[in-house]
Amino acid sequence: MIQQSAGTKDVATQIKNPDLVERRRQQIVDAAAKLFIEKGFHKTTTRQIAKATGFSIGSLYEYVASKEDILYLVCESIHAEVEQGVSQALNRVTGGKELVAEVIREYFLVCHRMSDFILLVYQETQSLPPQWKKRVLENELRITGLIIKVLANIVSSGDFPHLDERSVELAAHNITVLGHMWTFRRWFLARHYSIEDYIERQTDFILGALT
Amino acid sequence: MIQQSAGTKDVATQIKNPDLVERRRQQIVDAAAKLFIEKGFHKTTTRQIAKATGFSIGSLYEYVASKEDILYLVCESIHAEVEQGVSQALNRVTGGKELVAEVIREYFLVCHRMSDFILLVYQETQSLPPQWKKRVLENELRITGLIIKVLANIVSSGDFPHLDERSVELAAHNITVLGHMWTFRRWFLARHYSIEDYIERQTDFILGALT
DNA sequence: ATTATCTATAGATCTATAGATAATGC
DNA sequence: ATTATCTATAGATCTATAGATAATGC
Repeated sequence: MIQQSAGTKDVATQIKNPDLVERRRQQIVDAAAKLFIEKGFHKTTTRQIAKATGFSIGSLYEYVASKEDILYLVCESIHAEVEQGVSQALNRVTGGKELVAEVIREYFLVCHRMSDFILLVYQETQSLPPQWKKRVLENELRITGLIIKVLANIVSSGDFPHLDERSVELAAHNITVLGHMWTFRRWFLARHYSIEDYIERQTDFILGALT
Repeated sequence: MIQQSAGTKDVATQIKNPDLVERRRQQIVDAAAKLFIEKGFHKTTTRQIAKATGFSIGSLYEYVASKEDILYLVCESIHAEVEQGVSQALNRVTGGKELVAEVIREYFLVCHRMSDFILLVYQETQSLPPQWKKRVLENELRITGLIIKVLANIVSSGDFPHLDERSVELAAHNITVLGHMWTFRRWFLARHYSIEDYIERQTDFILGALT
């Protein structure tokens, strides 16, 4: 269900067959993501990950060099799926006056669908070694970049002519974060708003800000 | 520098003298917060906390029953200080047409000053036992509540008459989170914006949304 | 004979406590 | 004699690897 991505090539393995590495890591990532969401990274043991994957602990360590590697693979795959979801959603956007509203809607629906996974990235990025952490933050930036691009297109086609480059950038960050807000304040928001309410009200808020 | 708060009475101790408990916990919290910010909760050991406090490991456990208790005390004290900062800031707000802008400004400056601490709460709340986690989320809600109250006052005094209760509530959550955004996207934002830029641009954004 | 997988465990922690010692107040 | 603090360590993990076994392909 979750995708592999380019940066995963840099994670060390003892196994020669690249296809096998990809398949096995997929299994590891799926099992580990579930456990990390349930119990957190530090309270999940490598043995539990091995068991949930259907592996011995020894085999697990043929495919990664450390527990942190597994967390990195999980974060990469989550971002790959979010990015893919956002890309597809942005392609689906039809145009016209309500273009920004459609962008917000599609992106927020991705956040809603990936809620637990996005929250996991927020909580555990800090547990990564610096080199992996940097990669994960770059992914985060690339996703916001997609929204920047779409907003910039809309601006250059004549809507919101008063918005300079910096305002577009910050608006995209705000949209990104208000989508994430649905994941990390869900313990409150979901008691008072359906995702549809939330999208509607936040769309009003953001469109108001841009006009 | 960081304050104790009401809920800390529920953390178990072997020590009879309540003043001593408060003083010692203050020391523990200050030392632990620093370590947690540097290395994270799980990578900090109770021995390191004891040492940084100037305690033996045995004495540390006279004042708390578990490592999680220490994290809870740290979160409580951070929220107490944020709440105090926000309250004071909101009292300082003078009124007039630019009232909302002043509220945003004062709150964002608190976020800026407490940046590392607020980020810590975001990252480690999940590591708390359910009972403590619930408390911390209640604190979070109480702080947003302060902003709700101030916005509601402004609305009832005639500005922004079109805003219903729900919109005020969500706007307050958005302001809260956009303040936090400065802490958890700081790795990007601080490279491109000063805190003053950030406040100015986000104020425009939010005021636009409310008008 | 090369590659993948498993079993068994070394080695390194880390939390929390029991029991001993020092300090304080009547 | 009561309260606070310290030393020493029990007991419980947990990550990662070495060496043995099974599976695969020439």
